[in-house]
Amino acid sequence: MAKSGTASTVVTRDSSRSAGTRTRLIDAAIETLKTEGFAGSSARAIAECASVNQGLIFYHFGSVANLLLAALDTVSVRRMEQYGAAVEHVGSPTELVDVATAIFREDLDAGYVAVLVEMIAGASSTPGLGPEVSARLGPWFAFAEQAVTATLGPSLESVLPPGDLAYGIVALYLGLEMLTHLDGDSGRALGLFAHAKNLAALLEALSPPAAGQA
Amino acid sequence: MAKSGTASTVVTRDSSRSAGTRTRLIDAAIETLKTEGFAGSSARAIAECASVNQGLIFYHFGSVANLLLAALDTVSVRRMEQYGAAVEHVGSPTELVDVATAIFREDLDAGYVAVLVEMIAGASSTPGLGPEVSARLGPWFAFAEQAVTATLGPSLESVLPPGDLAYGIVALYLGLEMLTHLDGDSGRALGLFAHAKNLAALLEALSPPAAGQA
DNA sequence: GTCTATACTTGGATAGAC
DNA sequence: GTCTATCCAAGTATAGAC
Repeated sequence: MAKSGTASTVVTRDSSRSAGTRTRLIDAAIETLKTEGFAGSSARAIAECASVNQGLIFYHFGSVANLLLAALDTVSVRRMEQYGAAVEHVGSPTELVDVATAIFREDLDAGYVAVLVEMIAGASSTPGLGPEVSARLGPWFAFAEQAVTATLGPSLESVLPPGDLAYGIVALYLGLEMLTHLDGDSGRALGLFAHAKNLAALLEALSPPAAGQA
Repeated sequence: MAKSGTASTVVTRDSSRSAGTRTRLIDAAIETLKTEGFAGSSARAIAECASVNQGLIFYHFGSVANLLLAALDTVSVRRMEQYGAAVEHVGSPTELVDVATAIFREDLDAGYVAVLVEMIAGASSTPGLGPEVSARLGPWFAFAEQAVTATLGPSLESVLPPGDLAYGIVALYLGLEMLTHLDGDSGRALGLFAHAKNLAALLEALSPPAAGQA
């Protein structure tokens, strides 16, 4: 079923000619957004990174902006899968901070949030891009809110609604990525996560395991 | 002393011909960064916004990047003056949050933080720009740290060093600006400030005016 | 359906007229 | 000190070969 003929080597790459061209371009777009930023992610730069002809971008995606959005989609999907799996086994605030820290490191290494940041910042320059990017941000908010709600419970809902807190967390996450990326020093941000864990521990110690929780 | 001849109207604009061309360009660069983003801030776009010839950018600043940095300098100086004045009369955490809220609104309207964000995000695309932008970020950290130290005192220094907290605050500020700017809704961010004030009030109520304070 | 070659536009930067 | 004209590189996009 896979491929007729001399198929014997890796099938994961691309089927015969170029079924993988789209994928290659998307991966290249992610890479370019990370390393060159939005302004540096031209059709030529992305195509060179993907080692394909520049014109293929317009054949496959119609415009550079569309390719960039496809790249953002891919990143979002990948991350949400990962996030969801990581948060499933979280019960306490300290555990949540631990997971958040691990995820932040991954995001930093892989440059996933960098892609998000560049797309948000770059949206100003391309008419119509803003709403598209905005729409793709939804899952990030939803995820953050879900994680917060699941961990903190309805205890502090009155003083800080989960939705608002989630908004702030996403904002902080984006900001930390920007600053970290700017001068290549992840120490400051990671230090902040460490302190957050201490505060979470404090919170746990103060608040009784009270309500309906087992 | 001001101007020889028929000087009678506004002198603030420019002296005679164009002593203000530099200034006009800088203001236009700020405007363009705000509305078109880094990627949209080309020499031609800026020059058109300033209503001057495009070549003048290279005469006065040598390159577009240099003009953009000059714009960032101007914004930083303007804001630090304002910030410093605003924080002088602040004693309590709730007051600090009030001042921060007011400043955030101003920054949003004027687009000052947008300039910062665009320059940080755009730095990836231009070799050598990163360190320059990074250097210009120093005052913002210093200011945030000073504000935090002055208000919160050495009480929670052990659990959250002011430097780290300041780093996080700047990051949050940048992130909130990005999100707000993206979908033009400042409500979410301002709501967060409102909650921050409640938390600050809570903090004041809990912690005794204790130590050496009058 | 996939890719290459090419047309056309915009951007950065400079030389020289005023 | 300012402006015009211009060069060249880089960008987007398409027409047409395979």
